[in-house]
Amino acid sequence: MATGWQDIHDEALRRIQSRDWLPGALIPNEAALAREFGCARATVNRALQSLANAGWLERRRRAGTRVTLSPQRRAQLAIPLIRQEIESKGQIFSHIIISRQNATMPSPQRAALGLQDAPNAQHVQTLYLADARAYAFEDRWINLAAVPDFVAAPLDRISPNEWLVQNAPFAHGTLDYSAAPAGTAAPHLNCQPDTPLMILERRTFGLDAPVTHVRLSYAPNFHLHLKI
Amino acid sequence: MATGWQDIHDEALRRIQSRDWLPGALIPNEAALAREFGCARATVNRALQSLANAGWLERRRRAGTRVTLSPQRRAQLAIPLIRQEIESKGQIFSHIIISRQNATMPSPQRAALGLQDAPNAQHVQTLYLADARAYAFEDRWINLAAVPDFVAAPLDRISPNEWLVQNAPFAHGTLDYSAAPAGTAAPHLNCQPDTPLMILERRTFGLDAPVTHVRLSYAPNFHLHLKI
DNA sequence: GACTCAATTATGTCTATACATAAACGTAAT
DNA sequence: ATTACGTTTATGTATAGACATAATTGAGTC
Repeated sequence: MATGWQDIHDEALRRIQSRDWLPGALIPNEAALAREFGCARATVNRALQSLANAGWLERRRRAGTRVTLSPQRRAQLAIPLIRQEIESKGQIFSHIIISRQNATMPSPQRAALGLQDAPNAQHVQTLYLADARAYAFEDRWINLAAVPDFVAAPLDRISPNEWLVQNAPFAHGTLDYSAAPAGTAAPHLNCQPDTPLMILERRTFGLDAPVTHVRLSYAPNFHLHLKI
Repeated sequence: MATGWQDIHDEALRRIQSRDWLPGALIPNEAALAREFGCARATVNRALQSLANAGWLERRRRAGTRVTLSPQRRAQLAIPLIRQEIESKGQIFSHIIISRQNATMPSPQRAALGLQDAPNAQHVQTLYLADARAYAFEDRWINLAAVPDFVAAPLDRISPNEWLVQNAPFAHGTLDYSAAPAGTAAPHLNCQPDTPLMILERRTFGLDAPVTHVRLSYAPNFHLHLKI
């Protein structure tokens, strides 16, 4: 009998998906499964933890393990590093800096980053290209108090996005996808101001301080694709 | 010394985020870390596996463990069970069936589900409401060959989405978010036909056969919010 | 019936040990 | 050089045993 934890994982998943184990129902405990599969309890534990982690099972001490009632499946969304997004499609990535200047950060961005005062900031507008065709337009504010070196970043050679990924350690952030008219991004993306575009707003925070606020307007027909 | 695997996980993550361990660099091997933390290798293994799983580390046999070069962070997106989406905001969920009829599935949906022939299908249009305000408009095709019982589903009491979640075991599917004009969904969502909306297209497959194709048009100002 | 508290139990985790396996390394043969 | 092959090494995984911890159960009490 093949009794790697993966095999137990797969068999348990099969029982869940085939409704052998019904949603909400208790499944046999670890000791029983270990007996059934002829392996140690730790091996069963590993398999079930993995399934719980993926959202198929809910486990509580003493109460046992049950199949998740509404299997609110989770999709993993890889955070778009635009270069990879483009190159993974076999296209050539490039970028153009539209504008770059120091300025005080405007209120909306300050609020989004939770900044009380108006720190020195740099405002960069970038156009990302896939095979020389407009892919996305980026409007970015960088908090220079968090990454002072950014003023010296050679943005002609490396995109703001990549420079920050490589040089600014970061802990967490938020993403916000929405739909909106192209507006001022229209001329850069070769569309009409009222063309619906997918918008990504991203806030990034370092270990201590807010780092950057980005509004990314994707070219028309962009799709955010996920598998579950 | 507190040496649960979580503690080791946290300390390792701290070293990554603080650039104590630089991107791309090798980190000490499990035996060395076990010595440092005064615990068994298995405990270190658990911590590092967890970090690798989350995308912070890359591990290869014999080659050791290194910090991911471009920490392509992953966000976990909970698949929208609309009821939960609405109720989690403290609003009251309800739905209205706009239309429901048997028909042969049209080509675009057939193609999306990879169906060769045109099986019997049911077409359901549903409006989802949050506190009696339009939240999303759903246009759904169900492959009756996969879930024949659907014809008897009491959709006045339970939404198509929920009925399928509860009654159709499913294995996998795809999600596609995009931006598009409201079009024919406009009157249901109280907006203009050219208002930009967030569109979710979902394909769901059972263990054997394709189950359903859904096009969901969210009301204006919908945001898909993720944390990383 | 309502409440308290101890016994029970399923999962959570750690340990020491062992062996499996992939991949890098070094050496020897071509 | 290049190739082939055995050695070394770091991770992957299994095991038995032990104790920790949360939570339900149930017995005893008011």
